[in-house]
Amino acid sequence: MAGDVFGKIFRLVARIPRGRVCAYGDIAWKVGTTPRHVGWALSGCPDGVPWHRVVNHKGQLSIGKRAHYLRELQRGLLVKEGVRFSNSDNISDFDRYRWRPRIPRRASRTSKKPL
DNA sequence: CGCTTGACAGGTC
DNA sequence: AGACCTGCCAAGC
Repeated sequence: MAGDVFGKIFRLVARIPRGRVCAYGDIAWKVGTTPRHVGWALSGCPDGVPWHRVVNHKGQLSIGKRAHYLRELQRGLLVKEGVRFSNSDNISDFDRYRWRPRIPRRASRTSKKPL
């Protein structure tokens, strides 16, 4: 639906493969909203949504400023999936683990907006 | 109906 | 390199 931004976000996040991560900005770009909305939507995401696979564009866990237990939870879940961390909140080789919706490959770079 | 709040991003200083 | 500022826009109150 038009206003079902949350649903879009959840569905897209659910597509992130196990052991991979995605940036808020990438999700936002694909869904057609802003990165803040992604984080905001994920703060109240239902069960089954791999919210822990979404990190900021620096490859760090942006959550946990107020509630650092969430940060540790996210880190634990990612480590369990095989993601390595150089620091307690910094993913090593972020570019390697990064996953993008609709695989860029060669051709699809002419379109600025997907769908 | 309007101000505040965010699990961000990108730029500037 | 790190602190700070601004844009973004749906939901909450």
